[in-house]
Amino acid sequence: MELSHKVNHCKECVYRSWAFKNLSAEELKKINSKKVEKFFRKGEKICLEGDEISSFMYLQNGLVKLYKTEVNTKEHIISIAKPRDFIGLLSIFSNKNHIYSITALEDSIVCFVDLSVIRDFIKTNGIFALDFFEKISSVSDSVIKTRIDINTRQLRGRIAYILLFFSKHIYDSSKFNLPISRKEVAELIDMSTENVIRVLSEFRKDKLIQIEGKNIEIVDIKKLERIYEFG
Amino acid sequence: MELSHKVNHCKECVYRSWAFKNLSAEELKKINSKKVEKFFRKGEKICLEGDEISSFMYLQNGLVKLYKTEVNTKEHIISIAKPRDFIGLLSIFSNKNHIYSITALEDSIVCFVDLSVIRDFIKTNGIFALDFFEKISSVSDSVIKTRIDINTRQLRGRIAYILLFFSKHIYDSSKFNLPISRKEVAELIDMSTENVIRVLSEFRKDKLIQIEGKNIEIVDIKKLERIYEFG
DNA sequence: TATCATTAATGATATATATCATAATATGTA
DNA sequence: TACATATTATGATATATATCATTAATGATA
Repeated sequence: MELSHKVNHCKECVYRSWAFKNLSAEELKKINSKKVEKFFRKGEKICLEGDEISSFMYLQNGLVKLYKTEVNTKEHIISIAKPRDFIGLLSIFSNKNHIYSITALEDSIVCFVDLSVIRDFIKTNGIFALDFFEKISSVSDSVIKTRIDINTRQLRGRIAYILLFFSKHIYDSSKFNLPISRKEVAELIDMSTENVIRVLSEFRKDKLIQIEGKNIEIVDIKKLERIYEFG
Repeated sequence: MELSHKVNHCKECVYRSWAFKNLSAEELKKINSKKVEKFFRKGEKICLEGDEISSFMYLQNGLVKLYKTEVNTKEHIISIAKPRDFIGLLSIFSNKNHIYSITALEDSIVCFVDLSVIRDFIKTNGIFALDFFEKISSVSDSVIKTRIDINTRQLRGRIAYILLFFSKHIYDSSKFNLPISRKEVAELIDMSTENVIRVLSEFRKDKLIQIEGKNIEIVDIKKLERIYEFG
């Protein structure tokens, strides 16, 4: 599967109607000329904290993590983005440089659209501007909501949240392959790796989930939701 | 000081150049006709979770808190907004109803601009759209950054953060009147009220700060910054 | 002013979570 | 394949934080 840097036409992209629905044929043509579609293997870095922001990044396929490296080289994951998400968050409007790093958790395809083109469209196409703001806003809003969801809960509630998150929001299935390690789960919910593993084992013993390595199946979703709600 | 519902002209507002600099005289006139400037006493509610979003809210003067009420009536503070902040965050583009409540921490003046006017300007004035988005983005971005700052630290680091936050970002002085109760500090940093009080006492004993009720003076900012950095 | 309610303060204790240690398992790689 | 490395797993212990209890101080109000 050699997709690196292959450029597809937005006009034919299945997601066009979602991300760029209010653009004319002319404008789509312009995007195509200022766009790169890059393929990233699982584990590959898409951008680094400090890099200059030059493109608007849109996840077409796959799964990525946004994270920050702390002073002690520890990593803190801010969010997991799924297809159709704008993965640069709002920094692209308020910063010159990326304040987060992004890495592919699964093989992913990212569209890089020259930021100047987006700015141009915002200036010249009001309908697009409004639509675009709505979409990008909801992504940022959900990051804030998620952080609150996680931080107002304790360990068991946080693990329940993560399981429900991947099951409902990412894979839409009670059975899924956890795309991140236990250590990364810990980095996402501000807990120690050992405790993440411990609680997962607890949930297994309590027959809420089945675990086989990274393969997880939610068996008792009602109980899991109760733990998420009330701890 | 009876300022309730008094409408001033944006044209003459000291903050115009910051918030609405790229609007024509014509457009400013339009804003004035679709705007209410409301005065809120300390403690008064500005909007409630669930309320329909009909205006874009801009804090002209004072200090407010954005918070969410949890299932158990416990409140969780998301952020403290200061003059010039857009206090509705991005929800205004991605939600029909407020997902947070807002209350005045000090006597405050809030400008309510009809959301339809803002939408109109975004559609028709591209320069305004871009400028507006930069500003609103940076407010949302800083909320995300703050949540991470707080949650990756433990108790002492979080209290240090709060003290530095009010000193540097809100009052620009080493001496200030803490505008929120210890309980509210706890709600802001996800800690128990008792521990907030305890750590403040510790800091006092260690001669990092002086406390007299709500009056706080940072005496040893270097040490406080070290605690913020390394715990 | 007296009364009540809220906030602040501190100690004792319980609980949650992190850290340390060790082992088993899985994964990448020469 | 075999080795090195990272991940998963579990127990024991240390530490951080919450909860409970009590008192003092402050603020609001009739």
